[in-house]
Amino acid sequence: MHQYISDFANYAGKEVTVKGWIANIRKSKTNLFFSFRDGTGFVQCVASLEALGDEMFEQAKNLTLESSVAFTGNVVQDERQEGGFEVQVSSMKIYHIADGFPLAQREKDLGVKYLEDNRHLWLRKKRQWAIMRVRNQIIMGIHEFFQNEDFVQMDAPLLTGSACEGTTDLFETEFFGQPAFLSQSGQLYAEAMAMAQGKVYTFGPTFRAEKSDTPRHLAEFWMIEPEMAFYENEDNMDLIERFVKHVIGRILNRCQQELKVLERDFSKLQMVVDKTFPRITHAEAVEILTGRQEVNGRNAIQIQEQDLEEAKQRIEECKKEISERETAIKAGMKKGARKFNEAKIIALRGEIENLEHKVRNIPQWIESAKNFQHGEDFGGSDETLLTRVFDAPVMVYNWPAKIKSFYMKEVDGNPDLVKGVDLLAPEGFGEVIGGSERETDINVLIRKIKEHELDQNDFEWYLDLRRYGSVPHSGFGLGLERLVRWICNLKHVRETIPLARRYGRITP
RNA sequence: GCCUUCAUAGCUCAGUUGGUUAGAGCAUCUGACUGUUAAUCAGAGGGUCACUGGUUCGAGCCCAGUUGAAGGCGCCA
Repeated sequence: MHQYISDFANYAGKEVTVKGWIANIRKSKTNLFFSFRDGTGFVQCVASLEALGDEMFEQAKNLTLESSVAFTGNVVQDERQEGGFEVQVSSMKIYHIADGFPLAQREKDLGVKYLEDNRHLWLRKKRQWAIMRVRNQIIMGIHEFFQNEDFVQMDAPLLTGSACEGTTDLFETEFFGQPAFLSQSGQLYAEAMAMAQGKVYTFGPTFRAEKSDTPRHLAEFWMIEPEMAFYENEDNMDLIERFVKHVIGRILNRCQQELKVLERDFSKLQMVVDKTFPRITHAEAVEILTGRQEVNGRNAIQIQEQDLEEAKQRIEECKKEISERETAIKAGMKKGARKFNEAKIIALRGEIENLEHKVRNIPQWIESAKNFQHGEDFGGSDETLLTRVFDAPVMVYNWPAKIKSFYMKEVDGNPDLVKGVDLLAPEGFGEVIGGSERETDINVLIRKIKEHELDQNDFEWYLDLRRYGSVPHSGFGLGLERLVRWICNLKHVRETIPLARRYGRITP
């Protein structure tokens, strides 16, 4: 039997055997310092000539990056080490010597295309390890919340015979000679189940065939869809707020180490747990977005104008620093210092490139926000601008009916609006939850199905839910990967799922 | 689908108004040194400058097309 790094607190001063892979190596004449990983964590293993003897030390010298090995040795407390321990190796067993691991460099120094091509190996890197562990805890937190609240987990079908919501592009397949589609949502089925169980939630894969190549879109992703009988939209919003706070609270409690690896700002997440989520109508959101209404003295348009100015200034600073360093290099300096300065210059050029993207994009965003009309749907940049004036996630409700799905309940006395609610995450992460109270009136529903040019025959079973004991009910859908991206503060959803399937990417 | 930017060593990138034999860091290999933690030092190998065509005495650099990538928009969760 062997031991795991995560249990080392119980083994201080004792001998253990750990089995895993070499994550990094530093060599000296009489010592080999291995950064070692076993899946549960990372620890430094020190192989000394003194402890191993000539023969085994020679063998240990052959260990390369990502070679697999079992080390036996004492667990020693050492404050200098991450995690507080190191293993002083007394013997070892080599499983396999790896040759030329393709991701030998720091993750930061590798290109995103190259990393994605090597996703099967990229997963071994520390940052990716941390993300997958946070994802796991998010999943557990989601189940924990709903199970504690007496929800029943249900599995909705993945194959459907018709394009349910009628709005999105679906992957088409074949079902015993008939056309079939991969599910884009389990919601309608969840509604049926909610009429049987009261409170239910789905947790399953979802497929969208839109050709959306953006940092927040996947073709195959995991969605959580709770559905509650006798819930109005206000109850729905209360639930969303408690739910998100619960999951993030759990991550703050359980994933300190992982968030540290990811250099995540804890205070931003703590704020989500502590603050009340603002709730604004879509009409108010438009006023804020266009800069006509301010929130706590903050103006959405002005914030962007400031960002633009700051970016421009920073570009000038970077350029100045580059020319200063170049001049200094030309004047002559020691080799070490020259290398250092050259590395700095390359980093500054990278920063300038990112800032120049920003400088090009912000004016377009401002233009789009200023000209925003009531009744429209928000674009990605609009969501970013909107959330910048708040420091907690914001819930936008009462949406224009024409941009939302047919099943959403109309606002009393105003059929142009529906009781939808979107949760927009702060820091520019945008929509992570979309939900609504569902229409209960069969006649309204039939009218809406026609208005959306859907085939009523496909929805007869759904209409039955309104024929037999129709009740007010609500629910929402959460995109798991969008939540992981937000909590981990990632640039792109490709890092939030082990093997991403998105537009232009189906391997590895 | 649209816009912007880009494509140079295994990887990340420099390469000046077009001018001899295209450079650096990391990675790999050799050696030195050191309880190291982005280790350091000395050396070596590694390139059809994305592809096709054009301009020119001369193209990594200019022009056209093709392919691919990054960021943004749209569509959407």
